[in-house]
Amino acid sequence: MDFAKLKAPTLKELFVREIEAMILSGKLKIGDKLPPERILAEKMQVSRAVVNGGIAELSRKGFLRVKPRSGVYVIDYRRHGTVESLLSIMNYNGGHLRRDEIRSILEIKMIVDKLAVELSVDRHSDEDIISLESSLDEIKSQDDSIEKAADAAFSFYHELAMTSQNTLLPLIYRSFRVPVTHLWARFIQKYGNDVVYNNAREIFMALKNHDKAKALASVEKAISASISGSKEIYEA
Amino acid sequence: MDFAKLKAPTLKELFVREIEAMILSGKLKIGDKLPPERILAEKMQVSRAVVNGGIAELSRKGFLRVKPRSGVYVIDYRRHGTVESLLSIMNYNGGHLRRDEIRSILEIKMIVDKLAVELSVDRHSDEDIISLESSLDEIKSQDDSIEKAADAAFSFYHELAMTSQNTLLPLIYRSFRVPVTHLWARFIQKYGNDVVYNNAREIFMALKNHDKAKALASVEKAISASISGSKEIYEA
DNA sequence: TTTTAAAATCTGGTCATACCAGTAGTGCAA
DNA sequence: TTGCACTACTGGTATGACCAGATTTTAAAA
Repeated sequence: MDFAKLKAPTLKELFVREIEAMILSGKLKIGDKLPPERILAEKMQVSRAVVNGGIAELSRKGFLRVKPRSGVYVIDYRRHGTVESLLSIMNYNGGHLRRDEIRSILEIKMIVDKLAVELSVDRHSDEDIISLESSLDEIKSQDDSIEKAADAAFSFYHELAMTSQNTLLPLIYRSFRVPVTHLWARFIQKYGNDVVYNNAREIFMALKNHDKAKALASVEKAISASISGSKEIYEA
Repeated sequence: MDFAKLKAPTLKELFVREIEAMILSGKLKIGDKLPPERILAEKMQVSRAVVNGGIAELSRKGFLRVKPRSGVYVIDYRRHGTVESLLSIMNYNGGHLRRDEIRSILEIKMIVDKLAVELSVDRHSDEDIISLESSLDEIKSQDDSIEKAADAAFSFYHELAMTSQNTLLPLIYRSFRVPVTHLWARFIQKYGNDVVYNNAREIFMALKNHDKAKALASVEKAISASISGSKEIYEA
């Protein structure tokens, strides 16, 4: 048996979640001014340090705007947020994504993987092939734990992005780690990790043989499988 | 005359920059353990609140890993960083990007814009066209300030991403705001904002006419212009 | 000597209080 | 109406302290 790792949330994390929930639920509206840190700390029964730190984090996430010596204001996260905001939204919905968010993720994954493959076919080195293959094997060997298999699948595609020699591709890909891994876990749970492994293997082989057309086709095939798979899973 | 907005950096910001520079320059290596917050605060002559807050931020940026009650460790930002790390790297280099980073950005922009156009052609509403057109006009009217023109160009493409109905596209696009705007400022400085405006206009018209092929071609054309433009600028 | 357990130490998370320096609103004077 | 002094407010920062888990050291047990 593999037990879940427990981790006690810190007060700052709790504070962040609380405010996030208030914003996402609409209790706090765009333009609203938050109470002063002192008052907030008093009402929520925490120290100002927690409030100050939490506000700083929410500011970096694109939910709040801090105007020193004036106040803290709620801003439009759909306009100022970064990819991380998605995680907050996901967590707010109890770890689940909406249909249109899944579609959005897969649309992005399609072009990201395609670009990765397209660039990698010409640029990858022998070492890249080796590390890719070991990532690939990792997917197959994780047939006991769904979570680990999903992580392994993510690692493979991440490694793929690394071999593209595009500095940003891995960074973007990593931004989606949580939701993508989450999707895959569902997928593997229903269909087993064989499907994921075979898709990855097909891409890998084409890449190794410098067959760009085949590699791109394989990516399309893999994502298409994810799309139809996600439909079945989430429409059930 | 337009004067620059002055903004005094906070101690936390200075601290973050300092540590970032040490990591990016290699003074702090991956796996290194930072001195305890207390010592760090003492040595750098700031309060522990500054150090604690700064470390929290660097942790979110993917530079550091905080293990409570153990210590703070330097981790591989190329492996754990998000898109924001790019900004840090850029700022570290005095606001300039390396050749391969520019190439990377443009490669990404190409697929992002293409996807935006591809999705938008079928999905955009009448309101979308109106707001896109006003963004477009904004580019043309900003012919006095380079910065504002670059911002306007960014807004246009951002608006374009919004009309795609893909939730994530604007978020990704926004992640690249600083570097992309920076690139454009250079570009406009050399060639004027007419080129940027005309490229955007071409995309807009094709989109309005639901001409997907033309729209995609226009995107390719615009990016190609950026690529050759960036070569001239940065090889000078 | 090796292993184990208890104690001391270290460390980030948090708290409480206080001061600083801009912000923003008020009212008076020019 | 304009300009300025006054003042309450607010986030940024400084200090100093305590908590609880992680780590290391020390001492006891085998």
